[in-house]
Amino acid sequence: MSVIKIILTEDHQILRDGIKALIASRNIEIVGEASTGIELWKLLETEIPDIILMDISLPGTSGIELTRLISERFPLIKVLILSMFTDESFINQAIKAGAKGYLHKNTTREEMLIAIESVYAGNEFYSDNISKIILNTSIEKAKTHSSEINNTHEILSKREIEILKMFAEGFINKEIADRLFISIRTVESHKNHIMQKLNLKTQVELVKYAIRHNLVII
Amino acid sequence: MSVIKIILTEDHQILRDGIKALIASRNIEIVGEASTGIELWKLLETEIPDIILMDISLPGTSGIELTRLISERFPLIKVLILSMFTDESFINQAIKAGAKGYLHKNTTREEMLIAIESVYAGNEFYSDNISKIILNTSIEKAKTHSSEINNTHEILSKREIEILKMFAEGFINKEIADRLFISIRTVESHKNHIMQKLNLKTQVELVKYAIRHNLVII
DNA sequence: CTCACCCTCCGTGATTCACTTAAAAAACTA
DNA sequence: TAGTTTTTTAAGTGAATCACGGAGGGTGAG
Repeated sequence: MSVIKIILTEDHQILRDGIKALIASRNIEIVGEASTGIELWKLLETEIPDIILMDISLPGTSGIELTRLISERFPLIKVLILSMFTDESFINQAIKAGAKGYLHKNTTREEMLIAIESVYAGNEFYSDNISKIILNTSIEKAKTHSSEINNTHEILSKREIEILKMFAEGFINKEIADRLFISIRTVESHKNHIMQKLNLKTQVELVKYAIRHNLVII
Repeated sequence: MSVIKIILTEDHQILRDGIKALIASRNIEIVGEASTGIELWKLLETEIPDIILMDISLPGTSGIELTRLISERFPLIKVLILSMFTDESFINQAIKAGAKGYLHKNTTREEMLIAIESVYAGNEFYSDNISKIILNTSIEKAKTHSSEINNTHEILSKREIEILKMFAEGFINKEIADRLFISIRTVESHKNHIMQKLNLKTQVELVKYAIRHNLVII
């Protein structure tokens, strides 16, 4: 039985320490820790782990984006997502990005160890409650239809992100229009397009989306 | 040297497990765990700890509100806040509510142990970065001028909180009106009153306010 | 060149905002 | 108990925004 090498990617020190203390055992070794995507990327220059335990909400590049990058450049590394959220969209995005498992932060030590081992063995792992959420959409569909990707920076144009940011910062349409030297109607159009693309129905969801994707600070 | 008895209040199992693993030692004993205020309250019927390690963002009653309740009914119990946020308002609210210390979740094992011991010894503990934030407002001011409180539940009425919650969850006025069996105009009135009371100018700020005060989950 | 996408703008009817007034019910206070 | 304040309910009005549609020019890929 060989040792499973893991890198933790999580921006909260205390959670990192906690997880380390939890999963450290004879057959698991934490070979590195990162609090941002950049740190992780540097680590990967010198150390190739079996598994990356990845927080989904990182400052800067999101955990999902990182997962996508890792799947491309290090296809042998298994990414296990650790998330506060159980939104279907997050889970689907994670799967599409190439994650091999998805754990809610409400998980237990036991479940986490099982997840690590089954992912290491080449399987996928989704905890019970996550599986239920996935059932609606079907994993296969999410996997194959990865053409219709759902990542902000890939589906929204620069202008759209710019306007979404300003909106979520609290500017009203008129202010956005004035600052960008465009018509209010254009601002409205952009917002409409954004909501169509992201399949959002209210401005409230729009604000939350921007917050979740670190476009603005709460 | 007697054993310090601690109750953990944190809704994420994994963080609870992690913290347990981190601080467990000869002179610290975790005598209970709670994931919500209600659980904590039940625990306190049978077990009085020296310190409560309290997550600020709990589902239901917030950690700050809980701190206030504990300070009133169990003035000997020391509350040590554990938070994701470093907003001045959060810290001030926590201090006003009677917290004896405030740790960011980015803290280390060592700092947490120091915090626990100094709080246990009757001192207050604020980590370096937190102290800097407090300096602007001055701790004393925050303590004494608790007349001009800035707590949601004290300045907003029940109905207003109810409507703010629904709004921030994404319901549009019509839906709120239907669900509460009142007129749309009434919903508008409530929202206006809320914004006047809180001195907010846009719905975006309203949503953010609700998120900050744990009225809704992001 | 064609096609897809981006950025820009407008029409229109429904909805919401922002500000004001108001009245009944409930809660608090003297 | 009587009087005051707060809460909850509602509406009027003009401005702004939403939601849905259409449309023209620009740019880049194939």
